[in-house]
Amino acid sequence: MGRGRVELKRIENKINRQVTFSKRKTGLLKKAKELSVLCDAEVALVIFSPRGKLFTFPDDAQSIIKTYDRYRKYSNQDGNVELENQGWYQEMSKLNEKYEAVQKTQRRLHGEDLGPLSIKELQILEEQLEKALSQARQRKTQLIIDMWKSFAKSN
Amino acid sequence: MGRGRVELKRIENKINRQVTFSKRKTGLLKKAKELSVLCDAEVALVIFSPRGKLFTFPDDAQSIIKTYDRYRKYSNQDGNVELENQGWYQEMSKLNEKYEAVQKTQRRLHGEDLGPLSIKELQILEEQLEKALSQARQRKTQLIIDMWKSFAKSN
DNA sequence: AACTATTTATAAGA
DNA sequence: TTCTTATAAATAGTT
Repeated sequence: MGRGRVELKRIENKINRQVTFSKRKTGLLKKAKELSVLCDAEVALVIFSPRGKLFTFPDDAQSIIKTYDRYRKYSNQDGNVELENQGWYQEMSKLNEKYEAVQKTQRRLHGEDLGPLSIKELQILEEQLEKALSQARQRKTQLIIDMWKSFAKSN
Repeated sequence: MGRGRVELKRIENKINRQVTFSKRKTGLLKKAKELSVLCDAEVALVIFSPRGKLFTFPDDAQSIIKTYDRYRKYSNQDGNVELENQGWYQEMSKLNEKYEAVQKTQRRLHGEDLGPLSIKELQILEEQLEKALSQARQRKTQLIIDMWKSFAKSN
């Protein structure tokens, strides 16, 4: 709705992104309100801007908390006590698996637990580390150059 | 948007109300997604239909919980802190936080997202990477030596 | 579930 | 930021 179609991906231009955020945020909050009033639905909408500012519908925290509470309990309310927590439990164990996998990778990026790795795997790790190192150094150099530039400018 | 204005109050006709709910729910979810993608915002939308059916954006519980957590932290300078400290919910959000923290560190060990780091932090990262690299190389060398030894022995 | 006349939202411009 | 306006998108009423 505007003078041109818009594709569904992050708007690169920062100013445009902010302006669009502001407009669409207003629209979204309005529509959330309309849905809840017109259709007698329970709606909770929480928006954090990229800068971390908070907007909600409804405005009062009590309502938001109430709706999220209902959300949290939703999967636990079709009778069977055994099955109740399953949705949460499954998600939790998936998350746990992911967490452990990431930790494992991380230990290797710290040079720990290398025992089980083959030569080829070590080779790959080495390349990753070299790449990361080079990127960290580049970034550091860039920061130092920037510092010098702003130093030179202010003198 | 339609063949007639609509005033902001509960639609009395039950069928109309249901149809409108269904249409507008879809629209609202779509717009929530658009806002989050286009503007890089964090959005959580929870809708209960009048009959108690649940719809959310995003549809994974983890994201909803994360945003709700952030909401609580953001607005909890005041009173109602002890509303829901039980069970899966609490554990899951703790785990979620740990997971994200680890992921963040990991990205840096891969040389990504270095933008926010100071020179000093980059220095520390560099040292970590150098140490890990040296360990990976040592281990690889060791493996190669071992290979040679067993080769020599069997000949 | 489709259609379409309208209203509404909003992208771009001022 | 706020307003204006051309146009895209959503949707109310209808089939």
